[in-house]
Amino acid sequence: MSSDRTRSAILAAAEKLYADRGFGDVTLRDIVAEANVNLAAVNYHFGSKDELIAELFVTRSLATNRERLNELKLAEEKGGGRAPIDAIFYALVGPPLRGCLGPDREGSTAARFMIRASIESVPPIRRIKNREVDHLRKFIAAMRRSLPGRDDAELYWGLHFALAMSHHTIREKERLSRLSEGQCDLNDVDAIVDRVVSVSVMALTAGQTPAKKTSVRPAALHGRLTRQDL
Amino acid sequence: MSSDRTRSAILAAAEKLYADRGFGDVTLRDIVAEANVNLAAVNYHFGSKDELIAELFVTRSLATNRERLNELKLAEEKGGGRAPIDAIFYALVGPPLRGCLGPDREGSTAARFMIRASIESVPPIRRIKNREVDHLRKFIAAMRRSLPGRDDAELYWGLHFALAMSHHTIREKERLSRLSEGQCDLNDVDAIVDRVVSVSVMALTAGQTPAKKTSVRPAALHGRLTRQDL
DNA sequence: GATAGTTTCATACAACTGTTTGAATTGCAA
DNA sequence: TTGCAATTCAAACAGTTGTATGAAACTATC
Repeated sequence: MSSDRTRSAILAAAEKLYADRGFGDVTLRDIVAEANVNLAAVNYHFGSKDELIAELFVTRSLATNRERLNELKLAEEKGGGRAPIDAIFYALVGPPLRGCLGPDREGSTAARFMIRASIESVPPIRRIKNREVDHLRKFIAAMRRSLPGRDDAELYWGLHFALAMSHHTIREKERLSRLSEGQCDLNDVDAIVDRVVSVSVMALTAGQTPAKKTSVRPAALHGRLTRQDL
Repeated sequence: MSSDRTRSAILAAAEKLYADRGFGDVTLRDIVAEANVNLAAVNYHFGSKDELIAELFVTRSLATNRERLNELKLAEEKGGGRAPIDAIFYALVGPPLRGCLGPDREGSTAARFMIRASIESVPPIRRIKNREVDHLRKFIAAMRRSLPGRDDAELYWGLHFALAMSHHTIREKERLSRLSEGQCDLNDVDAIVDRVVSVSVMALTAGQTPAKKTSVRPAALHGRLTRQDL
């Protein structure tokens, strides 16, 4: 109890350095130097480097998931057990997007750390992400309630694409900003969330009845290339 | 000239090991053991480990980009200089998706290597990816020709989301398969490409006239949460 | 204020890393 | 065959890494 100070100094220093320089080239010695503690303190307090990283990620990750479930719960209560589908997507992509994007977040260590974690995907973090499935199932369940009768596979694809767009926007915000030469405003987080949600909602209708594929792939496409054309 | 054999043995061994175990825990010694060559051969033929990885990635990456541009060119010729928007997206996402997904590709070292490269994003690979911007600009230009008058930012967002969905599907195919308990068929590559393309096309209309935001965020959402609610 | 338990510290450890070296070998041209 | 360059090889290098150790310093309890 006495020396929570060392523990949290390590956590803060590690998060800052990982956020700034990535997991690849930050050593325990860098961390303890930044934290002004002894090298052995990391193993004493956390057991190993990987466990330190895991604790760092779990903390932030749990916070995001809590926000998500809170929003989801409120939306379902408001809808009498059935949240509108866009509210479900807002709950899913809003917290991570707001957590990682936006001008005020630019200086946030936590935000930059989570972006790093999203980009680099080091083993201890990957292990944690793999347990995220249970969390996502709650959203699938909510989607099922919201759109009863909808094919389950469609719901999974919808969730998948929603995560694709939010994660990819977080991961590649720099590149998109550079590619678009500033024409995509990555500081207007609300607009981004709106955009991701509305596309996600539309995506849910994309694969409707696979047999109807031709309706979403218009005649203009009849000449779609196959491999042997190349 | 005489010993291209050593060079290509190294390339093949490296690609296989990286594909199997990731960049994180494959050392030069692992590679030369697999290739049955001397340790110094890597530095002799490639200069450094990073240059070896770069050559590996550049080769596969160039092939994909060539396929993309071929398809794009053919589509534009067929349309008399203006390819239909969905054909542009097919050219963009088809090659990487076909290259990395599908049952036949399961055993393909190249496919698994590219998936790894997409997941782990090691420095030499990141450096190459950053130069991909020029390549993407060609697709933006094609989109501009296809949809004249459309706001440029919309085109960038459309391209961004298309890449988001294709990359994320490649990266997380395992997770999606597990989450959906097999209900999402990740072996039917054509269906996946169709799905990504159709959502991408729809996405292009999502942010139309930002002022119209309320039309894609219906009344049911007026109670959307803000941070202080949590 | 002695004691037991916790925390800090300097230091060493052991292993692994990519890279370099210089000699040996090979292959080819004259 | 001789000579020269390209290639291979074993070995060592120089540096870094996460972790372990055992003594020292501290803290709180009795």
